[in-house]
Amino acid sequence: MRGRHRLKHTLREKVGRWTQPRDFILDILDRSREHLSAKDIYDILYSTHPGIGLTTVYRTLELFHRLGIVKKVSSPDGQSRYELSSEEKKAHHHHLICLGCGKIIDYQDFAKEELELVKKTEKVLSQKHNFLIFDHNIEFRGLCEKCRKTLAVE
Amino acid sequence: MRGRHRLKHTLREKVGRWTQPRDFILDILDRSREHLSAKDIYDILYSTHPGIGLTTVYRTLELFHRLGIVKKVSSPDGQSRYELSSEEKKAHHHHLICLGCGKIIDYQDFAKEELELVKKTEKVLSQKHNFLIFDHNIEFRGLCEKCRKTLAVE
DNA sequence: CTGTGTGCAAAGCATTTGCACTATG
DNA sequence: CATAGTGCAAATGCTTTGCACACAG
Repeated sequence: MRGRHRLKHTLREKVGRWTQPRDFILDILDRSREHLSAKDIYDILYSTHPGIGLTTVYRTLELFHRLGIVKKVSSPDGQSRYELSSEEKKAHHHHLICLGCGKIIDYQDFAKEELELVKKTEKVLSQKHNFLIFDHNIEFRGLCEKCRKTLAVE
Repeated sequence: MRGRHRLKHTLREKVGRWTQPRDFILDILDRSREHLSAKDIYDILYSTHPGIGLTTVYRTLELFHRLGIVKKVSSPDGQSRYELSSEEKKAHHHHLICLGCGKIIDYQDFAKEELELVKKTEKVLSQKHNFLIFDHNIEFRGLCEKCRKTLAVE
C-alpha cells in the first residue's frame, strides 16, 4: 500500500495531469496478480465506471509503458498483456505461457543463476551486434493444467 | 542442400499434397537467415510468382507450424515472424529484438550454460504449476545499431 | 480559463474465413 | 476424377486515430 502511494506520487510529477481513469487503471494493475489485456482492464473498469472507454485504457497503458512502469508482453493469442514492471513490483520474474488459453503465470525461481547468465550474455551480445539492450525476457511455453485436460483427446 | 531435400521428402509424406506454393515458401524460409513475416514472404514470392495469395502464405505457415518445422515469434510491431525451427536448422539459438524496427537477430552464445539453467527451471516449474512445457524462449530487447542512431535525438 | 485528456466512431493492420475454382495424386 | 488446396473478397479482432467535448491545474 505504501508502495502504491509512492508510485502515484512519482507519477503525478512525471505525468501532465493525474486523472480518474489513470488512477483507476493504475489501481487495477497494482491489485491484479494476473497479466491483463486492455480488454480485461476495460471490463473490470466497466463494472464500476462504465463511462471510461477502451481507447483511454489503451492510451493510458501506452503512457505507463513509455514511463517505464508497465511491461507489455505479447501473448500467442494475438493480444498484448500488461503488468506493472518488476521495479515497481520489486520482484524480477519471468513467464509460463499457456498456448491453449493464453494465460500467463509468473515464476521467479533460479533468479540468481539466471542473472549471472543474463549479465554475461548481455555483455557479449551488445558488443557483438552493437545493440543497446534494455531488457530481457524468458518464457516457457506449454499447456496449463486446465488446457492439458481439455485437449487431452487430440 | 542435402538437408533441404531430406526435409522436403519428409514433408511430402506428412502432408497431403505437395504443392508449388508450399515448395516455394519452404525454399524462402530455408534460404533466409532473417525472421520473415507473412507479408515479407508474400513480397518475395510476388516478384517471381505473383499469382500466389497472402492467404496461402498464412495457411502454409500455419501448416508448417503445426507440423513443428516452423517457429512463430511475435514481434513487438504486432506481426508474427516465422523461421525454420532449430531442429531443422540444427542450431539452438535465441533472439535479440529491436524495439525500433522489429528486426530480429539470432544468437547462440552460452548455449551450454543456458541449457543447464533451462533444464533445471523446466523441471521445477512443470511440477510446481502442473504445466506441460513444450518449449522455451529467451529474448533480449533493445535498439539495433540503425535505430540507436535514428532515435538518438529523443 | 486553456489546453491536456477523454469518448465515440471510424480507420488501420494483421490474420482468418467463406466460397467457387484449380490442380495434385 | 475426387477432393485437398488455392485465390479472392469480405469478415474479424486488436489497436490506433480524428475530432469535438470535458475537466484538471
